[in-house]
Amino acid sequence: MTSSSARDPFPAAAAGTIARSLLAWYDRQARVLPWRAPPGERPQAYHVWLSEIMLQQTTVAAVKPYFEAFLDRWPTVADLAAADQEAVLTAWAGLGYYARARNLHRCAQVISEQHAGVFPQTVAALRELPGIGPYTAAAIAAIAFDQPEAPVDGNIERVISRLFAIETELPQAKPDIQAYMQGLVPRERPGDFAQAMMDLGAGICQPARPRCMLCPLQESCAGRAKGIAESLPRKAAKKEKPLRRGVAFWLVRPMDGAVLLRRRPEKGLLGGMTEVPSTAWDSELPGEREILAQAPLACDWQPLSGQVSHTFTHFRLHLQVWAAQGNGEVPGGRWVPPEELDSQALPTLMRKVIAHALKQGWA
DNA sequence: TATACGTGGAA
DNA sequence: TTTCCAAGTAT
Repeated sequence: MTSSSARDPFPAAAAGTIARSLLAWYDRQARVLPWRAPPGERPQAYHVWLSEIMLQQTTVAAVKPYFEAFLDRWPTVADLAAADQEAVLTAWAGLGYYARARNLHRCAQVISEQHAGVFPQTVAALRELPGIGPYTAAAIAAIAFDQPEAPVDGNIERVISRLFAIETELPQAKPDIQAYMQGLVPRERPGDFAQAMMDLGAGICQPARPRCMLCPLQESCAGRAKGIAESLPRKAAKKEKPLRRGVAFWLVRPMDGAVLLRRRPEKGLLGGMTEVPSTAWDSELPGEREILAQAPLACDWQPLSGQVSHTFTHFRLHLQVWAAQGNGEVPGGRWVPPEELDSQALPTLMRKVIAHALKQGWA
């Protein structure tokens, strides 16, 4: 069980020491990120919100170019609200977790239509908005509005687990971690404190080989004192990913080289994104007769060599690609000229399929 | 509480 | 190659 029984009173003086040490370290770092204001200043809520949505389960390096592109194209939340969903999904393509993009767009519309274009400032009101959960609501309230809220992301889970030597497994430990974090939030600069905790987790208190010798909190860290810091936080082992298989249909129109694409259903995997038509993805590849029955048009289909491999969060996928030339009306299908492929809402998997077909001469 | 939901980089 | 996992949310 836990070494420190989980909600025991935490001395305010120790909390103050930790916050001061961390903020002093944060000020020395002067880490520059496109969505971050100088220490002590408040960034625009729109920038904070947009960055926090993009950063959910996504690395800073991956987010940067997307954040810049979104701000260039939609400088205000009103601009984003007025955009077509298709344009937002296209701009988001490649970032993953596409429900974020759909919720982002809906959230912009709610803010424009129901909040006069102004972000609400309380956690409770933020929490009502699509795509904003407990972490993001607290992060926006703290960072954009300097409220004494305690966002807890994966970084902060790790820092707090180690700082207080919490040995309870995640996610059971979440309430304790939240309580400890809240107990550390200073009255002054709560937004910088939250960002400093995340920076500490990302740069010093890393998952593997934490750089404790560089840590501004090393003297306060119970995990380090007990020699168990690197093993925290404890987590249950992950389940293995099953393999699914399917066939994608690469159909080229002879007259102009256009390719048949379609839109995926609004909800679920890759919801609302554009795709190359395919069979269902199942544990076993369908037989040839079944494959031909699921093809969008009756043509002279031929299987291409090799396959496209892709790994999603909860399964792996092997996709064969079958190609043909043909033309015709396909319900739900759209013929897209090759030069317009780049400007489609194509997720990474589908870009792999396209590259696989083009590589074998199917341009 | 458990599961669905992407992607790419690091070890 | 495989595993881990990164500023989580919705259901």
